[in-house]
Parts: sequence; C-alpha cells; structure tokens
Amino acid sequence: MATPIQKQRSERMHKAALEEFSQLGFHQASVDSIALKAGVSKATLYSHFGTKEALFLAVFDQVLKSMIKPPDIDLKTATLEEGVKFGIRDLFTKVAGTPEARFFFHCMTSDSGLLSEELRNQLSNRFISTSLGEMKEFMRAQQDGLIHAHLDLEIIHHAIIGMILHAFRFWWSREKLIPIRQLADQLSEFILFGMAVPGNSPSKKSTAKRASSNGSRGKKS
Amino acid sequence: MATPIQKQRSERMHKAALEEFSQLGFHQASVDSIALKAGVSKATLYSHFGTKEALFLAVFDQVLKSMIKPPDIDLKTATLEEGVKFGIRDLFTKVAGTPEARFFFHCMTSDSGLLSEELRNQLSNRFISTSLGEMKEFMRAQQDGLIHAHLDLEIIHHAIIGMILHAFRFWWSREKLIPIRQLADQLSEFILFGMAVPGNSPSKKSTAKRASSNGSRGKKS
Amino acid sequence: MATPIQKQRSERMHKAALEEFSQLGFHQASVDSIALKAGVSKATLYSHFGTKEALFLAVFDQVLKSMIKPPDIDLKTATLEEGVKFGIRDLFTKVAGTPEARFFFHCMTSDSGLLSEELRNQLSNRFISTSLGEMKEFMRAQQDGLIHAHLDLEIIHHAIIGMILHAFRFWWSREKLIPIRQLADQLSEFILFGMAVPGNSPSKKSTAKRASSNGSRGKKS
Amino acid sequence: MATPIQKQRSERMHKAALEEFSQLGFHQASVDSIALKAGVSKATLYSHFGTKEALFLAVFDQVLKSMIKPPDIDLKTATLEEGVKFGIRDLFTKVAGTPEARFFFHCMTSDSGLLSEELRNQLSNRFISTSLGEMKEFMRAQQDGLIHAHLDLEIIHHAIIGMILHAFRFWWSREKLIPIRQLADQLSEFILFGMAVPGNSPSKKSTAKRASSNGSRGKKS
DNA sequence: AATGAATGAGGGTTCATTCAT
DNA sequence: TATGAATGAACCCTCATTCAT
Repeated sequence: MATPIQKQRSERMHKAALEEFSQLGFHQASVDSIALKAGVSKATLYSHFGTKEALFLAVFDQVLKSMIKPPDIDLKTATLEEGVKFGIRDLFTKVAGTPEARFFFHCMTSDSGLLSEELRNQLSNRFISTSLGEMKEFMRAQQDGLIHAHLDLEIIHHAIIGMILHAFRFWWSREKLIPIRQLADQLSEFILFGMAVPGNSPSKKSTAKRASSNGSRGKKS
Repeated sequence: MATPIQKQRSERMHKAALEEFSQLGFHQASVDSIALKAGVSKATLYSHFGTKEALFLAVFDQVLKSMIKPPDIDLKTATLEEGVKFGIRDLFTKVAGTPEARFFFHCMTSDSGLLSEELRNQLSNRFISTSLGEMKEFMRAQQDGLIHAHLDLEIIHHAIIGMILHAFRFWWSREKLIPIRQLADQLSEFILFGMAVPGNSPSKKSTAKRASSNGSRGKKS
Repeated sequence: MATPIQKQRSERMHKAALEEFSQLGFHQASVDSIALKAGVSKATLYSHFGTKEALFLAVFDQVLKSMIKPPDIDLKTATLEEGVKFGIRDLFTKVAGTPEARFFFHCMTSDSGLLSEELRNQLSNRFISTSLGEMKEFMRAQQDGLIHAHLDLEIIHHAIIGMILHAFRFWWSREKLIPIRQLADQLSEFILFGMAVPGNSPSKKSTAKRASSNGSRGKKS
Repeated sequence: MATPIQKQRSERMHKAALEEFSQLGFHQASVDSIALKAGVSKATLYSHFGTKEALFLAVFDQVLKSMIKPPDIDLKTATLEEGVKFGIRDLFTKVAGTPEARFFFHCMTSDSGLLSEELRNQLSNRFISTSLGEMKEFMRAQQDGLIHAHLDLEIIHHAIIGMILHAFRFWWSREKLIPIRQLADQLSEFILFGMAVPGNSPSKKSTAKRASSNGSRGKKS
C-alpha cells in the first residue's frame, strides 16, 4: 500500500520534526524548516499531518511508543509487583535518558508556557491512551484477586498517570531531588501497596522489600 | 518627579511583563498582550523600554535585585566564610523557590533555544553587574588578609558567576540531582577553600567544617 | 511681548527645522530630531506650529522672505524693465545659490513624491502671497501706461508665478540646461515684451536685446 | 514552468512597485500600497522579493536592463570609438528622458538621504554588474590592440562607472548645466582618448573629432 | 499524492500627535 | 506656556495554513 519511497518520506518527516521540535521547542520550531530538513514540501507535511500541532502530537506518539511499547521479556511469568516495578522503572529511566523524550515530558509537565494548556492536555491524553495496554495486566491481576475488587481500574489508570506526570514535574523542579530510579521505585511501592490486598501479597520477596522501602520513606519525611 | 499614577503604570507594566514572560517564555510572549495586561498602549511600553528584549532585561533586572539585594542581617559581624555560605545558599534557595526567578535562570543557562545567545549573554552580564556589590566584601576581606593577596578579584568574580550558572545548569539537567542547599554549600566550600589563606582561617568552626567538607569532596571525585 | 528667551527658542526651532528638512526631506525629517536639535520639547514645537506640515511651511515662509524680501536699492528710480529683470534674476540666482532654498523649490516643483500634492500647492500659494508685494510696482507701472491697461494684474501675477515654477522645474529636469542667469533673463524678456506696450519700450537697449532673445526663442520652438 | 497567471502577477508586482517607488520615493512607498496596486497580498510580495529593499533593487534591475541591454544596431561593424560614444550617449539620453530611470539615478547619486548609504552602494553595484556585458567589447578591443594592453579593464570598468555617476550628480546639482548629449560626448572623448593607443586611432574621423573636443575641454578646465 | 505559490493574521517597532501636569 | 508621558495608526515583516496545478 505504501511504497518504499513513501515510507522513507514519512520517516524523514518524522525525524526532521522530532529534531526540530526537541531542539527548538514547539513555538520556535518552524514548519518551513521541518519541511526543508525532511526534503519535502510544506504542503506535503500538511497533507500528512494537517496541523503543526498534529505533527507535534504524531511525533510525540512515536516517542511514547518507543518509551512504552516494548513489553520486553517474560512479563507473563512475572508477578504483578515485578511487572509494575519494571514498567515504571523502565519508563522513568528511558525518559530521563532520552533527550527527545525528556523534552516532551518536560513540555507535558511544565507550565512555563512551552505549550498551550490544550496541547499539554492532549499530550497527557496520548500518554494515557498509549499506556492503556498496561491496564490489561491490571485487569487480569484484579481477576486473580491480586488487586482490590472494588477498585475501578479506569480511575486508577488516570490516577497513576497523574502520579507519574507529577513525579516528573517534581523531579525537575523541586528542591529535594533524587535519583530517577529511586523515584520510580518509590512510586511503584506506593502504587502497589496502596492497592494490593495485604493478605494476598504475591511473594515473600515483596514483603521484605516493602519493609525496607518503608524504612527509606521514613528517613525522607 | 514621578507622579503616583506614573509609578502605578510603571509597576503595572513590570508586573504584566513579568507575568507574560515567565508564563509564556520570551518568544511566545506578545508585547501587545503585555500592553493589554498593563492597561497601557504598546507605544508607551516602547517609550519606556525601547525593545522587547530591553523589556525582558528590565524585568530580569528587577527579579535579580530581589534575589540578591537584601544583604540581610549582621553580615558585618559575620566571618567571610559565613558571608559566602549565606549569600550562595540564599541565592540558590531563592532562585529555586521563586518560579519567576527559576524561569529566568533557566533561560540564562539553557541552550535549548529559549533565548538567542546574545540575549543569554546579556542576562549573564546583568547577573554579574548586579552581584558586583558583593565583591566589596571580598575586597575588604582581601585587605584583612583573609583572601590570598595575589588574586585578581575581578577575575574571581567572573569565575564565581560562571560556577553558579553552571551549577544551576547542572542542577536541572543532569540525572543525579541533589538538594539545592547541598549544591550551594558545596559551591561555598569550594569557593572558600580554594581562596582563603590557610593560616588565616577565621575561626575554629570553619576549620572543622573544612575537614568534613574535604571529606565529602573526596567522596565525590 | 516676547522675551529674549522666547525669541531665541523660536529661532532655534526655525533653524533646527530648516536644517533637518533640507538635509533629510520632509518625510524623513523627524519631529523628535528637530525638537532635540532645537533644545525644546516636541510639545513646544507643536504648540508653536501645530503640525509637522505647518512647521515645514513656516520654515519655507522664512526662506521665501529671505529670497524675495530685500527690494534692495534704488528700485524707485529704475525703469520697469530694470526692475523686472533685477527681481527675476535676483530670485533665480539666490534660489540656485542657496542649498536650503534649492531644496524647497525642488520640493515645490518636483512631482517625484517628495511632498504630497496638497503640501506642494500650499508651497506655491505661499510663494504667490509672499511675492505679492512685487505687484504694487506693476500696478504703478500700469497706471503710468507702461503696462497694457486691459491686463488683470492678479491673473498676471499667477501666470508669472507659474512661469517661474515651471522654469525651475525645467531647469533641473529637462535635457537642455542653461545657466541660471540666462534662464532668468529670458523669462524677464518674455514677461516684459509680452506685456509692455510696444510704443513705450523703456529703452533702446531693451529693443536690441529683444531681437537677440527672439532669435534664441526661435531656435527653441 | 511559470503559468501565464503567474507571469501576469509578477508583472503587476513589478509595475506597481515601479510606480509606487518612483512616485513616492523609497521611504514613502508602502509595501501595503504596492501589494494593493498589484492585486496581491503583502505576503506574496515578500515571498517573491524578501524585503522592501530587495523589491526596490529588483525594480531597479529591470529599469537598468531597459536602459542598457539593447546593444541595438551594427555594433559589430562599428569602431570602438563609435561604440563607446553611442553607448554612453544612449545611456545618458535614456536616463535623462525616462522619469523612472531619472528617479533611480537621482537616488543613486544624491546624498540627501533619499536612500541609506548601503542601499545606494547596492544600486551602484547593480549598475556595475549590469553594465559588465559592455566590457566584453573592451576586452575584444584590447585584444585587437585598440586599448592599451597594460590597462586592467576591471579597474577601468569601475572607474568609468564612477565617472558616469558623478557626471549625473554634476548634471543635476551644479549651476552651470549643459545639454545631456554634450555631457555624454565629453565623457566619451575622455574615456577614449585617455585609453586608446595613439598610433592605432581607428579612423580619420575620430582624430578630427578629437582635436575639436580637445579644444572644448581646454575651455572648460 | 505532491507541490510551488499565495495568503490572513499577527508580530515588533516607529512616529506624528495629544494630554495632563 | 512648556513639557514628559502617552497613544493610534501606520510601518515592515513572518509564519502556519490553503489553493491551484
């Protein structure tokens, strides 16, 4: 359906846009310049994406996918706890370590006018949608009795996204700053042990960890 | 000379500009919008400030003053060491804790195209000029034999400014992040004990601290 | 009525305006700059002259006066012919020799957009009004029978002004260019011998000249 | 490649700009007005020309071409002398006789602030470039031994341009003014007989002329 | 599907002119 | 009366977006 040439073109456009946006920010980025870098005409860019904002979102989507998509290894055999911890830590590490992703998450969480509020909301929504696949695991875990039955997972999903975003914001703008992995792990702990049924703790390891992490939380506060 | 109305107007302009700039950034900020917010005409804004950039710098100056100006308490009776530590910590804390100041320092230290290089340089220059008053203390201290006689304080001044700016940049762009006060204190230590004449250490306390801080520095490097 | 200080101020304003206008032209001249040069405020300039155009006209008036006003010597004893010849030649020579006057006459006669048409008309009108004093001589001459009785001198006045202006325009924009004095003399001849009663030609010299000038005119047409 | 509509549009833009500029001058001319006259949007004008100055220069280029380009008749069979005389006379006559060209040459040679110095220089440079084709004749003539071999024709070219420009300036700003053709011929004489190898004078006619022109030059100086 | 050309809405800036003191 | 401060109406220019081919 799509000729190789078209694929190349599309990739060039994505790449050029990603480069321009993450280097210059949304407003300073120029559609002319992106078209030039991509070696296509502005009109082509528009016929593909429709709007500068849409182009921005498309690029963001792609970045998001590369941050979240690869469910990687053996998650099927892992416990809920391991899954959550791995997922969160993976996300935070990747975002913190990838300049382009950093840029987008910075945009998404910063209220310094890098983006209009509406665009920022759209970014969050994309983040929510893209991460929605993860909820399947949660649903299965809920069916297995590992998650409180009375929890509405859709609400929980948004709550978790909110926590993640604010954690990022906290991370880049607050005084007390901590290694990204520690941040991730604390979040995981909180998600799990505010959520998991106490009596059904999936493994002994996890309880052990919980104690230690409680301890570290105690130190902080 | 300036009527109350004029003062009000001037304040409104400053306030509106500060708000617009720190919320939207330099490029997104619109002079029209600032004029509207301030309740004056664009031409008035221009007759007062001459340029969008000049307006930006004027607002920055005011923020800088509020960050640096108050020499606060009993600095006269304080030792050099106490003065430096207090000043640095005060600056870092204030900047980190004031959104508007954060914005400007972020602009000043970020090379992500938020500002043109020239404008960024002008910000640094303003920072240098405004903090110049602090150097008097250093000159006095040098006369008192507390600072190596052979140091050219003008050079030192610029060096310190450079250190501060890079510390900020380090602070919000590196992965391993540390509490702002710790950052400030390490900077103070470094400034002091690369500068103070060993035999003339002003107090026993400082020597004690120095040992400990040397230790921590040892860990880092 | 006017204090010496006020006179000085007024003179400074005139001088500054003359300088600015004749150096930069009407449109590029800046009221700010004139006020600055004159050492008064813009508002003062406006309270004295009302408009940039009015200021321009006022300056022009002054220049005109200095071009025309001094009726000089012994015109009372001179013949009509001598009077006309002297007056015309005097005007042309002065204008051609005074850069500021050149500028104004150039403005007045050039349709290259140096002035709006309305302003140009106002210049001509001023020129007519200012030169109106000259007509008294003509009226006296008419009463003495030296000028055809049936001529309406008011019409003649405008006709002469028109001739002069077009002569200037011709002088600096046409191909065939001639020394300014020759231009003036030809104009005088034409004015006189299209106007004077033949039998009353005031001198033999003039008839001689008339022949020669008729000849040159013949070449032209 | 260019549709008739585009050609029309382009021509309309050129025409409108030429009209506006030559009627109102550079500063008074308004890009809005030009766009209006041409029936295109301001942005179109800018996408074609980039700058008001560039538009001005483009219009000038076109005028220049129409002043210089047509090498007209039988120049191939004409002697160097005839060629130079014809070229110079042609240029001077055309410029003096074409209001729009007059306007541009007036701008180029007047230092009365009609144009910024930089823009004026660019006009001269265009004049030089456009007239560069003429130099081929000179090169050929040099190869034929009609022009001193040791002359660097590039330098000579600039020298001639300078002479022409100053001749124009002289022509419309000095008192003693001369027919444009006479001006042109004197220039030609000077160019030729300061340059041609005496022994190789191309024809008897030219030597004859030279004598007479020498005489007139003697009167002038 | 791809593009070169066109554009409307807005950007920063200037300047002749007016107002309040 | 003299002025510093204020302003509206332009100015030149840019850019995301659309249209015609």
